[in-house]
Order: sequence, then structure tokens, then C-alpha cells
Amino acid sequence: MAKTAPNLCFPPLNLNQNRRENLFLSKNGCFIQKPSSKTTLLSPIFSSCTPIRISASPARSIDYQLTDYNVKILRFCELGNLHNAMELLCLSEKSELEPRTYTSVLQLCAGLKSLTDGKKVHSIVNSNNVVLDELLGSKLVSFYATCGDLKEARRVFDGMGKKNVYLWNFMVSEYAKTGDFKESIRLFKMMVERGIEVNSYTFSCVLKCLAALGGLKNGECVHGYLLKLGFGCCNSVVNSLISFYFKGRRPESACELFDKLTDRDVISWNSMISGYVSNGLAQRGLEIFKEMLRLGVEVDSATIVSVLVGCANSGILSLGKAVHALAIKSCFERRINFSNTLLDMYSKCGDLDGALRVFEKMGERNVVSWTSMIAGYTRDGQSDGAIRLLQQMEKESVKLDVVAITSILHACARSGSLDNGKDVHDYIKANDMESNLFVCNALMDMYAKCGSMEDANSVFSSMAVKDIISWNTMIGGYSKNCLPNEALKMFAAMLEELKPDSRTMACILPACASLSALERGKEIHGHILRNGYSSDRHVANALVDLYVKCGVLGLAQLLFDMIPSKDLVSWTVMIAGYGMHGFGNEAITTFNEMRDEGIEPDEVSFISILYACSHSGLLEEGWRFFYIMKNDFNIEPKLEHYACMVDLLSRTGYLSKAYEFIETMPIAPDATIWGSLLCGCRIYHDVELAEKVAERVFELEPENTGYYVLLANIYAEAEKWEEVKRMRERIGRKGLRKNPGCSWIEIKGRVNLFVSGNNSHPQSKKIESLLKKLRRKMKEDGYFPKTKYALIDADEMQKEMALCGHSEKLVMAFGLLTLPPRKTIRVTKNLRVCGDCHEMARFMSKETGREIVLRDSNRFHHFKDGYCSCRGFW
DNA sequence: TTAGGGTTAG
Repeated sequence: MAKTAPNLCFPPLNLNQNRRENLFLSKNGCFIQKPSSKTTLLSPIFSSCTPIRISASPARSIDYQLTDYNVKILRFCELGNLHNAMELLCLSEKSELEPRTYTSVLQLCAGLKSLTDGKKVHSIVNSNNVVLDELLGSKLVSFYATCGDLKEARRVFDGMGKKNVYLWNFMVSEYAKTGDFKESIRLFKMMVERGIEVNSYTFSCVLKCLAALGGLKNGECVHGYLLKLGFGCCNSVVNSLISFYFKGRRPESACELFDKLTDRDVISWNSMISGYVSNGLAQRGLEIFKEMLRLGVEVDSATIVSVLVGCANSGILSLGKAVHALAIKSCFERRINFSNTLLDMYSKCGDLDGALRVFEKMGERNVVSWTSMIAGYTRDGQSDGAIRLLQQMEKESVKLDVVAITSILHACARSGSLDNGKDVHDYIKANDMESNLFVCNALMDMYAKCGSMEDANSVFSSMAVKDIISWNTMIGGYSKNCLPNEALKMFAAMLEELKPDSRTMACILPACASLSALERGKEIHGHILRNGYSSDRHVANALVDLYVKCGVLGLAQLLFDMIPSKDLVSWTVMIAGYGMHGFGNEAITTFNEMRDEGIEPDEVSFISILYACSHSGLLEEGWRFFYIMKNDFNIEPKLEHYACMVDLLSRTGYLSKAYEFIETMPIAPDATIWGSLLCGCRIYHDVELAEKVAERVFELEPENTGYYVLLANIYAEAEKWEEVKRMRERIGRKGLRKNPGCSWIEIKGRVNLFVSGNNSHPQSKKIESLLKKLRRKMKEDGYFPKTKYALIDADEMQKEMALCGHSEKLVMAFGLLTLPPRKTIRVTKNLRVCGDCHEMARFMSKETGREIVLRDSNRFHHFKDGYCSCRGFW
């Protein structure tokens, strides 16, 4: 009370002689007015006041006014009038000024953060040759530090003779405040070297600095030192140690200290809760909280905050709600930051309604509250709700910051809303946020996920500063958007600029996989091994996928077996791999193993297993999985699942059942589903059903040439040349062009692409002659070319010529000519392999003793000794 | 003359 109350009864500024007898000088050198006899409340202060000896003579009193600058300056200081205090200080003679006057003015300068005035005081101190004693020195140091001139503070500090432990601690903590923890530690070492008697404050600050520096070993040394000095039982020091060990990711050491701490206060308990929560051990943190309640330890707002974060991280809504009630009781919930934490707890626990209730009840909201809600909707898959909130934010003129922008971009990316994303981009431009790295990375990600790699690239090109995330986003974006060549180019450019990381590997491998670029993939695999990225599960899964898609199933299996803790993706990739290669039974065994491991399949793993069943003709098993998915796992079948089932029925010849199945589907079938049945009609030569089905397909996808060609082929195989002609005319009328078939083969890391019918390759002549030679031998062996597939109503010779030009044949011949003997020929085709080419590949494998692995748009065909792994299911 | 250790979301 004595420190603040005197201000309440100050006299007016201009000293009134008549009232002087009422003035007293307080202990800290300030004038205070003597209270009237009625004032009893402040009377205790006066017991500590010394009356100033003031003569009643008018002459002496004038003399006082002229000479005692100290008193006047002190009075101005007390009034906060720095201007007048400075003016008087400048007017005063050295001999008139007392040390206390300088310190008071300096304190005011610090309070008002007036660096200029404080510097002036400092220069007066210097020019008056005033000795910097402990007090004046401390004031100068703290003045400079408070005004942000830590360098000058340090200069004064270093120039001082005797310094007490407070001032040393002050400097240590000032460096820590600016983030210069190393300098803090250097000072601490100086303290120890100079024999300064450190105290508990020193250790609190030093341990915080060491935690920030990640100096676990140094911290342990300090721990030993403080024990030696006898601070091992000091509650505040042990609390600091607990926090230090938690920050150093050593919860067990923190726990040991807490267990031994007899004098626990609320900070000790809170340190344990928040320490566990921030170490990803929220459940243990919550247990500490329960123990705290059990023992009747009083909780405070910091306890509640940490517990809420713990509930959010572990998804324990019930406890979160109970703590919410406790917060209401304690009136904590009225503060905005607290409400935001609460809101986030509900949102992360999946209770969006609860989050919304907090949000709506909040008296004041800031951008964090809004962003929290947006993130909640996005997390819940309700991107539309997130975008609606953005519009509401705009209406309420809430200014978006970087985090808000990135959250909204994330919502747009999740929902694939390119238009909304572009609006956000406009906002970014209008608000000068284009140079922010985080914003740019999120923008690129949004464009990539919305399928616009052109826009993503334009953001990328305009970035002055790029980090590894920028590069990875672009590479991953190209890979996922079926632009593997661009991904590889970007990867090559990245290598010129910076070292890739494990995430880069997981982004580039799918590009190699989609190109079946085995050699490039192997190069990257080598890089992964050299850099120790194989333990990254994303990388390991991508490697399995790479070898699956490059047709090296054995290696994929080996790598899969080597993954120590397989996740759902690892299993799903392997199941799909077996399916793609026609190993349906192996896929089923793998699926069962996954369930034995306690991993629950999701809708994607069911697509993989159903796909595997359909590509191996496993009808009964397929139905069983379809049933299990719906009934045991409560997964509502999606179009992809129905497509697999239709495919399975069609491939196994149950065409009318497939038709019925489509008609009774609870969701509208798309062209792919009808297309599967159309393929079945082709396999089983059901022209009548094919016509019925084809019309449904044409309605849904009138522009897709593939389906017109498919029907034309069905007609051609039935030798209905009139209908083939009709189809060709229909295609011609619509101005549609058949998608050109192309195939490629990677030789020495280079992808060699062949387009059907194109003979511009430098080795064309050699290829042609090899194919003719092979064809002759095949005929001798009783092989008749499947000329039906030529789709041309011409004479047999012409048809055979047309078939010779199919891209997969050209590539296979090129492979035979170029690759060393016994090397497997690996071919990839953009469309489904044609029947004639399939026959020829079978023959080639027998005739040349070569293994041929052909990946078409649908599956793998392994040709060996005249047999194909697809067993006719393709 | 003065201080520290626990908490706050997107």
C-alpha cells in the first residue's frame, strides 16, 4: 500500500507556499500531502514519512525552490512528467544532484521506454563523473534492456565493479528473452567462474535456456551442480528440472523427480500434466490430473488448459466435457484464448456441434476461433461447411492471417473446390501474402489436389524462396496427377538445388511406378538405401508399390516382408499387387494375415481384394468379401466396389446376373460399371446384350471413344461387318478419334515409346522383319493370327498388316532386338492389350525362351514358356 | 530496487 497510495494525495503541480506545511517527504524521496484529520485510511503510510525541515521564513523558502532540484525532479518523476524532470535535470549542476535523482529519472525513462532521454541521463551521469554504484548501474542496465538496447545494457553491465546476483540473473534472462540462449549460458558460466553465489532464480532461467538449446547433457551437468549446492529440495528448481526433462523428451526423468518431490505445489502438478501432453503421452497427463483431484489438490486455469489439450490430443470427449463444466464454475471460460482451446478440444474430439456451441456462445471471437472451426469442418470432411464459414468471416470483416489462409486452402484442397481456391488466391494477392512461404506451399498443394498443375507451377515459378516442402509438393502433385514425366523433370531440377528427403522419395516413386520405369526406380531405391530412408513407412510402402507396378512381384514381396510394422497402406498395396498380377489366392491369404495382425480393412483395402478376386475369377470369394464389408465392417459399398463385382460377374460369364446386379444397385451406375459388362459381353460374344449395354454407356459417356471401339470389336468378332461399318460411321460423325494405342519399354533408364501404326522409329525396318519372321514361325507352329482384332473390313492380308503395327508388338520386338539375352522384356501399354498381341506374346515367350511382362491399363500379364499368368481374365 | 518454475487454440 505504501508504494502506491501516495500518488492519491499529491498536491497540485505548482508548489503552493501556503500549503507547504502540509507536505511530507516519503521514504522513497517523494512529496506527499499530509492528510486531513478525516483521512484515516491512508494514515499508516505517514508513520514512515519524515517531515521536511522547512523554515517559516519567506526568504529561505525561495532559496529552497531555487536550489533543491533533487526534490523537484523526484516529484516530476512520481507524477510521470518526464519532460519537466529532464528539463530540471539538464539545468542542474553536478554538485546539486544526488544519486537517487538519476535512478528515479532512469526508472521513469525505462517505464516510458524513452531511449533518447535515458541516454541523455546516462551522458549527464558520465559528464558529472558520477561513480556507477550497484544501484545506479542496475538502473542503467535495466533501463537499456527495457528499451531494447541490450548491447548497451551489456556494456554498462561489463563496466560495473560490484554486481549482485539479481543483476546477473537479470542479464541472463534478458538474453533468453531475445532468444540468445547461448549468451545466457555464457553469462551463467561467468557467474560460476567468478564465484557469484547463484540462487534458485539462476537455475530456473538457465534450465529454460538449456531446454531451448536442446542441451540435454549440459542440463544434466547443471542438475548435478545444483544438487551439490543444495538446491535439490527447492521446489521451484525441481519444477524447472521437471520441465527441462520433458522438453528434452525424457518423461521418465521428469517423473522420477516428481515422485521424489515432497513439496509439490500446483506448478509441479501442472508441469507434469503439460509435460506428458506435449510428449504425446496425453493419457498419462490425464491420469496425473485425476490423481490431483483425488488428493484434493487445488487446480488453476493452467491445469484446465493443459487437461483440455490432453483431451483434444487423445480424443477423450467425456473428460473434456467434465473439465468444461469445471471451467464454467471457475469462470475461466470467459476469456477468448481459453474458449479457443475449449473449442479446439470439441473439434478434435469430433464433436463439431459442441465446438459450434462454444463458438456461438463466445462473446468475442478472433481469427483463431474462426480458423479452429474451419479446421474442424475440414477434418470432418465437411469442406463445404468450412467454405461457408469463410464467407461468413468475410461478411463480418474478420481479417485472415497466414494460418487461416492455409486452413482454408486445405479445405478447398480436400473438397477439390478449384473455384473457391482461386478466390482465396485472389484474397492472398490483394492482401500481399504472396511472398509467404507457408501460403505459397498451401496454394500449390490446393492447386495440385484440385488437379490444376499449371496453376501450381505458376505459383512455384513465382516463389523467390522455396523450401523442401515446395519441391515435394510439386513432385507429389505431378505424380498424383498422372504427369510422371514432369515429376521426374522436377525431381532432376530439385537435385541441382537441394538435397531431397524421405518425403521426396515417397513423392517421386509413384511417378516411376506409373511409368513402370524400373531402372529409374532402382536408382532412387539406391539413393534411399544410401541415405537410410527405408525405415520411413511411406517410403517402404511406395517401394513395394514401385516393384509391384514394374512387374517385379517377387522383390515387392521381399520388401513387404521386411517392413517391421506394416500399416493399412502396406497391406493394401501388397493385396492390390497380388491382384494386379493375377494371384488372387495370395491376395486373399494376405488379406487374412492383415486381419490376424489386428489391422482393420477400410474401403480401399476392400476395393483391392475385390479387384484381386475379379482378376482371378474367384466368384465365391468375391461375394464373401462383398458381404463381409457390408455386414462385418459396416462399409457402405461405393461405385468402385460395385464395379469390381460387376467385373467379377462379367468375367466369369454371369452376364445376365451382372445386368440384374447393376439394375438393383442403390446408387446410379457410371459408365465404368456398364463398361465392365460390355467387356464381359465381348469375352462371351453376347452381341445382343452388348448392344443393350452399349447404349447405356454411350448415354453416360458419349465422348469416350473406347466404348465405341469396344462395340465395334464385338461386331467384328461376330463378323457383323455392316454393324462395324455403322459404328465407324458413328465414330466419324461425332468427330471422335480412337485413342491411339501406345506402349513403352525402359532401356538403360530411357523410356522408348512406340505408337501403333507408326514406323518412324530408326530401327523400324529391323523390327518389322523380326515380326514377320516370328509370324512365319508362329504359322508353322499352327498359330493363326486373330485378324478379328484388326477392326478393319479388309482382306485378311491387310488385317494382318494392321495387327503387325500394334504398339505392344513393336515394343516387344524392339526389346528382343535391344536387350541382352535372357533379360526379361517389360512392356507397358496405355490401353488394354489386344487379343492378337496377347497370343503373339504367348508364342514369343515360348519361341525365344524370354520372359515377357506386359502391363496394360488393367493388369499384368506374365508370359513364360507359352503361358500367361492372366489365365484369360483380362 | 528488482525476479523464477506450469497454460492458451487454428
